[in-house]
Amino acid sequence: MIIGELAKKVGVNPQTLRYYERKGLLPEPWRVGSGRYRMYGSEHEARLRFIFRAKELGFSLKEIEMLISLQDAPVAICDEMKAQAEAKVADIDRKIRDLRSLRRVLAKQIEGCTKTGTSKNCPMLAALED
Amino acid sequence: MIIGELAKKVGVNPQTLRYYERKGLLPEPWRVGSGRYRMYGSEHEARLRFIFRAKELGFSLKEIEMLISLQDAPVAICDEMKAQAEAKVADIDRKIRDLRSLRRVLAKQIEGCTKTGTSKNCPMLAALED
DNA sequence: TTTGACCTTATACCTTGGTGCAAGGTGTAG
DNA sequence: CTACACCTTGCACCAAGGTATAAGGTCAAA
Repeated sequence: MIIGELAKKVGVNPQTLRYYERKGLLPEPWRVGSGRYRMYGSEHEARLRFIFRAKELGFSLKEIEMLISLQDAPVAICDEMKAQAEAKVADIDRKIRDLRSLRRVLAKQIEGCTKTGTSKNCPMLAALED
Repeated sequence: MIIGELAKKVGVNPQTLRYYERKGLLPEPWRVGSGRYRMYGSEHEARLRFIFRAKELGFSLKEIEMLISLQDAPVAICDEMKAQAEAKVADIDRKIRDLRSLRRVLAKQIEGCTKTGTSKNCPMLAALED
């Protein structure tokens, strides 16, 4: 796949792919046509989709790079990496918890829970409390 | 609470509070001391914490404003609002699903799943596929 | 009553994550 | 061989979400 094709396929600006490459998030693709045109494979597409989903989950590009690098860790994942992975899991667990309580409040709202209290006992704001 | 106190309590720059106020995310607080100093209450603190948690979940300030406004919807939540709330719930469900599969992969990595395949069958990248 | 810590507004600047444009190269169709 | 669509790099610009700085006001303690 040439850059425009891949970009179109995943619904994104070709510039963004070059940008991710500069940032080190997307590996340099082969070049074709006098070595000028970038040529992408399905592994690039997969990584690209991963990046977008992860972005929607609130991870920054830097964090996403780390998530990807954790993946590439060899057999015996080194202590440092393991600690990072564990931190990410804890992070993710909290996000899941928070999303669940947010979901609960919204769902209740939808099914007509009318007793919208004062801001003091407002369920939405209470939803994500520590 | 005066601005610096609240800012310190939630661990943030006072400027950020003023910024949120300008953006309409934080309601204008009472003024005190010749009507110049902002005076915050616990409802401001709660809203502020909500904003930060929601930000970590990947919602933009605009979306957060909407989440808050859904909260304030009166008794019979109007159709438009209801639709928005439902969309948010769907959105949240997808995020939860994605986070769970990401979590699964990381946890497996931590417990030493060594068979890191080629990028073609890379579990991390496959984790967030459609 | 002065000093120091903190407040006010206004305005400028910064970082992240892109997006657009210019000037030129490539490759296929007519 | 000319058009046209698309590629290349480099650089400028943009929006979101803050952060810093300047010039001045407030208040409590010494």
